[in-house]
Amino acid sequence: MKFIASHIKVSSLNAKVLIVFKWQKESQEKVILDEIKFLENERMLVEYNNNKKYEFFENPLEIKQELIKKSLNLIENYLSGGYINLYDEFKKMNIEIPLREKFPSSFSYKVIQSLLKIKYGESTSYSYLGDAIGSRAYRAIGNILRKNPFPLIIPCHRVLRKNGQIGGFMGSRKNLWKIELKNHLIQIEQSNTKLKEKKGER
DNA sequence: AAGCGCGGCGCGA
DNA sequence: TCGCGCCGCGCTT
Repeated sequence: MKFIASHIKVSSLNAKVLIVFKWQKESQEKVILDEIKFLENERMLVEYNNNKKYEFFENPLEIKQELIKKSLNLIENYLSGGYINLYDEFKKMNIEIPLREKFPSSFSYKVIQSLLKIKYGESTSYSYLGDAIGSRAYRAIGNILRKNPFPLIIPCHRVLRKNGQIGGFMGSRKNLWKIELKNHLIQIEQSNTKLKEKKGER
């Protein structure tokens, strides 16, 4: 198994994004997304990568390099305000998002399946997701989402608390920059959605 | 057994 | 109207 990682800077947020792909050595086409990870700064990125021992673009085949570039661009565009449905785009590019592997229990799988139905610009709540799968284990749902290895792609940021509070993001309720990031994503999507509606009215 | 990105309730500022 | 503590909830570690 080979890992390829790259990172982009989110200028408006002063954060780093680490994106990790992998593939079978002999496999020609199939590229698997392994994780997307937001780091607060350069130091955190280096530290994280040292632990994981990812290889940065070591001899990528041509086609995969293209794929990687393209997906980095997509994420960059999305983060800087593009109206982009990342899940669909990744699917189109034939990048596998290994949901079963990352969410092995039937509960966790159901949770993210119903979360994936929440579209760009929409929001939901932990309790709504629970209702959708017939569970009142609202805390358990947060428990699943906090370990989401694919933020942005699996849209955790669209899940708010039922009372309107923003709730947690990327594993934390208290970490300010994570909460700000969640807020930022919500703002981007909302303003884009409004823009789209305006255009549609004409 | 402990710990949760929650929700609902009740309380006291 | 908050913020907090408490309990119930059910899943993960």
